Parts: sequence; structure tokens; C-alpha cells
Amino acid sequence: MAAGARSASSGSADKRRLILDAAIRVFAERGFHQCRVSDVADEAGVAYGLVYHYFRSKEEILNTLFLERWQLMLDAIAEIDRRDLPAREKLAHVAAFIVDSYRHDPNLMKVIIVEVTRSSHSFGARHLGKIREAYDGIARIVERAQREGSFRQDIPADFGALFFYGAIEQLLTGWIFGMLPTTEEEFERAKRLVVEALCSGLELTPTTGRALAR
Amino acid sequence: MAAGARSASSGSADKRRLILDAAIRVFAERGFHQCRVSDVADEAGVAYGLVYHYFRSKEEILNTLFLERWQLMLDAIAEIDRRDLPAREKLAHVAAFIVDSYRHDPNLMKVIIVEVTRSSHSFGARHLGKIREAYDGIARIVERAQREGSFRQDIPADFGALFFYGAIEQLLTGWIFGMLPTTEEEFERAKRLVVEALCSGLELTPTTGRALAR
Amino acid sequence: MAAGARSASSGSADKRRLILDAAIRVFAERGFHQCRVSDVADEAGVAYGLVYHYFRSKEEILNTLFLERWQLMLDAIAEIDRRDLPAREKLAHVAAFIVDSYRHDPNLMKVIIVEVTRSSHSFGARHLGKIREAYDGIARIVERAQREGSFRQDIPADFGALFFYGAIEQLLTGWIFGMLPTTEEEFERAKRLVVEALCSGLELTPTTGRALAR
Amino acid sequence: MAAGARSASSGSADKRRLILDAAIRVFAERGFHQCRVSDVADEAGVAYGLVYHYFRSKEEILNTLFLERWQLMLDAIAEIDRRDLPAREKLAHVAAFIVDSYRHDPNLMKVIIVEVTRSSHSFGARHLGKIREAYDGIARIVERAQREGSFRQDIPADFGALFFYGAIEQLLTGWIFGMLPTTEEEFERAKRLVVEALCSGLELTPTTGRALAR
DNA sequence: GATGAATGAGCGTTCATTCAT
DNA sequence: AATGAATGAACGCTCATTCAT
Repeated sequence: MAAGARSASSGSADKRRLILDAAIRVFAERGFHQCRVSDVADEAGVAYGLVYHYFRSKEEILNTLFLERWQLMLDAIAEIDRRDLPAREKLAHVAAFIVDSYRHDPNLMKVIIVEVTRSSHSFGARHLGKIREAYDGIARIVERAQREGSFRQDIPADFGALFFYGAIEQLLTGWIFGMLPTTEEEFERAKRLVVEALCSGLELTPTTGRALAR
Repeated sequence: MAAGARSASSGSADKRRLILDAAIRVFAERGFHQCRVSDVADEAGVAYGLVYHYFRSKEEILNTLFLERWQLMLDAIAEIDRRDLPAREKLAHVAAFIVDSYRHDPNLMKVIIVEVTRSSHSFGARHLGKIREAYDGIARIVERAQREGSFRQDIPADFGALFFYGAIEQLLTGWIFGMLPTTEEEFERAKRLVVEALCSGLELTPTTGRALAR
Repeated sequence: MAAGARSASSGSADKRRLILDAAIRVFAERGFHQCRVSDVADEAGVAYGLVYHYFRSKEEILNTLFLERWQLMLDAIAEIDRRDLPAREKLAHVAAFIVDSYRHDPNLMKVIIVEVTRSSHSFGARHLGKIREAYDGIARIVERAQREGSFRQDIPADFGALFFYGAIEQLLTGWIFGMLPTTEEEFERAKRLVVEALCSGLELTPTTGRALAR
Repeated sequence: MAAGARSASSGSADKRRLILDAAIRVFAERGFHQCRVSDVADEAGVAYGLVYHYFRSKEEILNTLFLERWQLMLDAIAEIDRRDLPAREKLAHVAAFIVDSYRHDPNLMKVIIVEVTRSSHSFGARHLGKIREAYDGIARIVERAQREGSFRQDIPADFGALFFYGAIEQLLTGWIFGMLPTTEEEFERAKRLVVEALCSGLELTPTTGRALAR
């Protein structure tokens, strides 16, 4: 929880932070390519020359936003994996972290997902390594579960991670696009369902029959 | 199979098709926003102005590419759903159709995924309805399976569809980004695994134990 | 009267005439520069390549329209001047000819006035000689009246012609712009008033007092 | 006199003014549509983009030039009308103001007349209201003269204004087109003649006979 | 005569970035 | 640190004109 608490903070005169927070709003609202540097400056209430005092370029603003947020997630995944929990619980925590990140600062997550993660040209390509680290972090959870016998081994860990991440990203996309409702209950339900679906599958089996009863 | 056979064909003098095919290559290579209309014209070997003879704008080229291809997929999903098959088989056919589409014309799929589907600003927003239709088509398969008792009902059909589509899209993204190998075997393996994972889950159970044996 | 009877005629298959008539409507409606050659062709119901079969360029269409109509006016002015009439009557006939030309084919006159006569760049410059001939024709009427003693000599004939033509052109402009009503009565009144004003002046004098009584 | 002193001044570093003055020269020389924004920038000796720093569009430059100059004339006409003078004197002042405006900055007046006032499509239409105000200002002078008995009432004031303005505009057109000489004497003579012609008429009468003697 | 596909120069506008103050 | 004037490359789009059929 408390994911990304820093991004919306600061009543201070930290102009750099002001610019970053303004950029989140503007990039989320209109898209990175559809807005001008001056829009960010206007939103931040500073002269737009100042943007270039703090950032080398418009891109660097986005890179900064992405990296500082994404690293939190990587750290969280790693930390979760170190805990002594069943894999399913770990994945639940990962899902919760991501969903809560969106809940906490939808604009920031929207920017990261839409402008970086889902944008293979320009930014996606640049941050491929970092994005991959997230898959790897999840894959490590799966891998350990396979070694410990709780997860099946016929689905490679990296595929499992891919599917799990893909499902969650699709949830975020649904919220971002306004295709899914964004109430608190929905967030909680989604967290539960994505883990349930990915771990136990969509088919009805004796096992999932028991799962239903829980 | 044979998905979208038309898009890469034609040694004919159909200049309109020539332009569309050139656009696929150029958009895939450098991205929609990163290339100029003249790049498309050059690639097609036609004069600049001819592009505007056939298309109202650069955007219309992309819209055309998206719509003509996406509709094939929607039709395929609907057709698959009409067959008398277990839901798992249906989903396998859907996965196969999408994967084969990528295998058949990776550039076109890359353009559609990267520039339209995963691009909420500009194009994604415009084609939201069409994109949603795909989710709905898959959801209908899941729904029927729930009614018929083969799929569990505690995971709503639309979520199931979302997760399934998300997993597949993540596969495509992996191939597009060069994060996953793109051999024939990989494509086939991926088709199988995404269905297996989504239907039976990642966890090891007595049921999946049996699945392993198949 | 019956000025420019040819311009709106022809139920024949004379495509050249069809194009010219279409050009009158299109140029009048949207302006020479604001419409495309294809607009003219569409209006004429012919393929736009045909326009280039009959005319060397878009400009030549306008030149043709201007010259064929303007020459009628020059001829009319010359013919009027040859009649044995008081100068005031001659000017009245000139005014009537121009006003009736507008009444007969407002679009054509609009094109000629707006796109050629009042457009010093491009077309005005090209047809300067022809435009000047009109001034000269009127000036000749004034000049003769001065020699014969009915017109004062302290206002040079060319100035007189300029003022007279300017007043009439302003009337046309008023109609074209929709600043003056365009009823039959207004046209007749305008004919009378422009001659009266230019010949007798706006000031009230014993002479004009008598004029009132007429 | 001293009409529009601001427009051609400034050796200062006011780049906005520099651009406006350059635009006057370029628009006058080659016409609004026949010149590129870069021509204006080059003429002003500033970078291309700076034009768009100060003006929203090429059109806005022309609008600005027209409005700032035209308003001076409207103000002048209103001010002249407020003076306690015979109508003929008032009209003489109006004529003088306009002629002097041309004398002072022929390029600016050329642009205004040719590109705006005489251009019913595009700009003329946009500024119809402002153009009409000029007619109305002159008409008010005539109207008052009619009420006070010095001008005849059988020629409506608005027609009188139209003819007077038309005559003057034709003079300007003559100078602009190079059809009339542009010496100081000619300007002064034209001022006198246009008023004389419009007030007293072209015909020789006992009254105008006396006028000759003056 | 008639068609409309094909050509390509031209131009208005945008906007990231620099820099003098 | 802070400002915003100044720069200029880049690009989408228009449209008059040509030409093969």
C-alpha cells in the first residue's frame, strides 16, 4: 500500500516536483505526444524555460516519472518474493500492489502504462530492460513455486509471469479506458479474481469446486 | 489460418494496396508518429500526392489497416463460437487465430497492437468500440461454457475474457519487442500454453496432474 | 438590356460552355482561390481532366469569363457614346447597362468585380488595359460633354469617369456583399440616383431644386 | 494628417512591430496570398517561428494591420463629423484624411484596400461590419447636412456616402494600380476634385459656374 | 472527346530547444 | 533560480497540372 506516496505530495516550493506532478496530470489527460512542454509548465505554474533547467528534455520528464515509479514496483515484487508465503499469496500481493498503485494515483499509472509500457516505439524500447525486470520478478515467484511443488512445471515460469502480468495490465487498461468500473469494490474484486483465474484456471474442476466453497 | 492473406499479397498495379502494404512496413519499422507520409510513398514507390488520392489523411491509412484486419478477427471469433466444440477448444482456436495472424504478417499485427490497440490516446480511443467487440466475443465463449457447466461461474465471463486476451496480447508484445523467440515451435507452444494456463491455472492440482499426462 | 445573354444559355452538349457556366457559379459562391478545378468540373458534371482540354489553366477560365463579358460592356459604352444624346442620358445608359448586367447574371458580375476588377494582384494587374478602356470610354463621354458645354471643364474628364465608375462599382459591391437590397425597384432607383448624384451633385442648389421637381 | 504615424516607425527592437511593418511591405509588394510567412520573417529579419510567437496565423497579421488602421479612419470620420463645419468641408476633411493616409503609407493602404476592403471572399466578408461603419460615418455627415438644408434630400444619405466612398476608393485604386500619377500636387488636386464633383456634380450649372470662379 | 489516376512543388503551422537577461 | 523571446527544422496536407488510356 501507500504506493507512490511521493508523487502527489509537496506543498513545498520544490519546482522540480511541481513540474513532475504537473506532467503526470497533463500526460495522463492528453497524452505525451499530444501536449507541449508549455502545457506542462502552465499546469505547474512556472515559466517553461524552467522545465529545461530541471530536465534535459521532454522525454526526460517521462523517463523520470517512469523510472521512479517502476522501481518501487520492482522493489515491492522482490520484497514480496522474499517473504515466506505460498506463491498464490505472493501473486496476490503483487496484484494488490499494482492495483493499489493505480487506485492511489491513476494518472501516474496511466502515463506509465500507456506512454511507456504499452508503447514499444520510442519509450517502450528504451525501457525494455526495466520492463523485463518486472516479468522476471514475477517469474521468480512462479519458478520457486514450481521448485517447491505448488505450481505445475509444464507451463514455463516466464510464460506464467507473462500471462499474469498481461492479465493485470489488461485490467488497468480497462480502468484507464473507462471500460471497467472503478469503485473500491471493483478494485478488490479484480485483485482476487486475477489471482484466482491465473492460479486455478477458468475451467470448473473438483479443485475449483472446492475453491468456490471458500 | 491464412489470416489476412490479402494484406501482403499483390504484385499487381493496385496502387491503393501498394500504399497500404508499404504503410504496414513503415509503420511497423518506425512507428506511426515517427514516420512521414513521404516515407510511406517512397516505400510504395508512388508519388507523394497519390497517398492523398486514396486516403484522406495519414490517420485514415492506419484506420483502414486496423479495421480491415480487426474485423477478420471479430468474424473469426464469432465463427469459432458457433462451432460445436468444448470452450477450451474454442479458446484454443481463438488463440491460434491470433498467433497465426502474427505469424502470417508480424508487421501488420505489430502496427495494430502497438499503434492502435495499445495506444489509448489518439487511436485506441477512436476504436474502443471495435476493441471491446473482441473482448465481448471471447466473453461470449466463456459465458456459454459457464452456462453449460464446463467453466466456473465465480469468475465473471468478462473478466475471464480480459485475462485471456491480456495474456495473448502480452505474448504478441513479447514477440514484437523481441523478448520472446519467434520460431514456429514457439508459436505452437505459446498457443497451447496460453490456453492451458488460463483454463487450468498455474497451480498444480490433481486435475492438472492429469493434464500433464496428456 | 439582355446583357450577357449567352452566359446562362445552352441546353446543348457544349461542354466548354458548361464548364464556363459552372465556373461562374463556383467562383461566385466560394471565390476563385477558394475553389479547386475539380469543384468546377463537379459543378459542370464533367471529369476534371476535361477542363484542361478546353482551358490551358484555371486562370484561363477566369480570363475568358472576364474578357467575354467585359468586352460587351466596352462595346456598349462605345455604342452609347455614338448616339446623339445629352451626356447625362449617355451616362444613364451606361449605368443602366452595368446595373442590368448585374441584374441579369449577378454571379458573373460578382466574379468579374470581385475576382478581377477589384483584385490588383494576380488578375487586376493582368487586365489593367481592359479595365482602363472602360474608364476611357466613360471619360470620352464626359470629354465630349465638356467640349459641347454641358459638363464643367474644371473637373478633368478622366477624374469624372473615375468617380462615376467608382460610384457604380460601389453599388455593385453593396449588392454583392448583401449590404443593399436587390429588388427590381432598388436597381431602378440606383440607376437614377447614381447619375443624378454624379451629374448634379449632392448639394442643394437652385438647379437641383428644379431637379427635385421633375 | 499624420495618419497612422505608428505603422512605419520604430528602429526599436520591438520585433512584433518589425514583423507588422515587414508584412505591410511584403503584402503590398506581392499580395497576401502570393507571399509566404517566411517572406515576412525574412523581410523583418527574424526567425520564422517568431512570427507565430506574436501572431496566431498569417491571417491574424493582416487582420491586425487592417483593424488598427481602419479604426483610425473611423475615429477620424467621427471626429470630423463632430466639428462645426459645413458638410462640404467635412467631406473635404474625410477625403483629405484618406488621401493623406495613402500618401503617408501607400503600402499599408494598398494592403488594406486590395487585400481586405476589395476582397469580398475571405477578408472582406470577415470585416464587413467594420467596413460598413465607414459608410455609416460618412452617411451621418450627409444626413445631418440634409436635415440642415445644405444637402438635397432626394438622394438618400447612404447612397451619397456610397458614391463618395466609391469615388475615393477608385482614386486610391488608380494610384495603387499606377494608373494615376502620385505627385503631391495630384494628391491635393484629387482631394479637391472628388469633393467638388460629388457635392456640385459634373454638369455645368449657374451654381457650378460660380464655383469655377472661386 | 473524355476520364481520373498520378505527380510533386509549395506552404502554413507546430513545438522542442536554446539563450540572453 | 527563473523568464519567455527567439530559433528553425520538420511535416501534414492541398491542388494545379500532366498524361496514359
